[in-house]
Amino acid sequence: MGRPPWCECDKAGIKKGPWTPEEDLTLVSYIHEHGAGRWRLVPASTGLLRCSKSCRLRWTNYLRPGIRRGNFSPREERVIVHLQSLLGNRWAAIASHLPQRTDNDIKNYWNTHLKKKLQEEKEKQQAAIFAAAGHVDDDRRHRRHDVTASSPLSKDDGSYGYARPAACSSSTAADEVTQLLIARRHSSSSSSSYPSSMDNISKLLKGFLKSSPPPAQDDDAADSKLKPSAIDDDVVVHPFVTFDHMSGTTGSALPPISDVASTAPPQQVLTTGHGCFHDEAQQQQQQLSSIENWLFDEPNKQQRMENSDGCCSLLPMLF
DNA sequence: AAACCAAGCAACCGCATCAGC
DNA sequence: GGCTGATGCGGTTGCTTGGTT
Repeated sequence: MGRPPWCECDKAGIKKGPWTPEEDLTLVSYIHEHGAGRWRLVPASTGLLRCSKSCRLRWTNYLRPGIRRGNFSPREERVIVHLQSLLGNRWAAIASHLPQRTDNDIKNYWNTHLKKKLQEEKEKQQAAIFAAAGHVDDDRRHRRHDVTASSPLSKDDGSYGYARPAACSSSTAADEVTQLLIARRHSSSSSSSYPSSMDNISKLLKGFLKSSPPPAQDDDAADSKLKPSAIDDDVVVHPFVTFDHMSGTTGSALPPISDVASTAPPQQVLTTGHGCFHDEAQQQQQQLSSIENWLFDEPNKQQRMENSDGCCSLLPMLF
């Protein structure tokens, strides 16, 4: 509506492409001082030759405190698969349930890893099913001559059951993919490399974040085993979390699980002041963990899934 | 050692939605 | 209620990197 395409990004002199550590530092410094938001003002105020959208994206997807990158844990994989089956490609909504992950990261991970993984498993399953079906057909052809007098209804005595495509089974897609992923839980997770600039930025940033409390620990022991040490120390659990309040840009159409799980008020503190909100972040993490525990309480979950309509039973929890 | 290829991911782009006037 | 600017979101692109020939 009268708005120029891609905002101001087409203007001459606007830089595109990868961000440099210096640009990152400039952006983070600005946000540390003024808070996130008012992205229009960022390029003008900082002298960055980037458009506002680029600044916002860089912040939300890369520089924002508390972001964890790469090495998705099996548990996170399952959350993503579950939520994807429930919500579709609403990456921001999915990301809102994985506070340490960005929508972009989740989207990339889904497109490059999970989709492929699930596809392979599906194909394997179908191959097995077809093999079994072929065997059964042969068997039945042979038997037809012997049991010609039997009722046609005898076909429905369950002998076709296992030849039915997986998609027609009573279990939901979410159940299927969850089972597949559980089965592959200990399979090697892909290793992700990180741009060298991230390390640089991490080190640069440490300078003006001295008074931060100790980093939050991931409650999933398995996760920590997977993390590369460099990421652990410098990025994943970096004390940036102390200015989490500045982010306020997790951008979700859905309430976080924690909001559903408790009666705690929404975290409106996110965009106010410069105080330390580590406690709120911890609280949110705990609330989230309780839901995750429910979600990944394997035996109980399996039971519930079997007794209910599969993944759809999650809906009341999520909405 | 060089060329080629494929995978992964950061960033771009354009549309949708929200919020203020 | 309509307009406009700001921001959010999801699909896509293209660069980088690692593996293979």
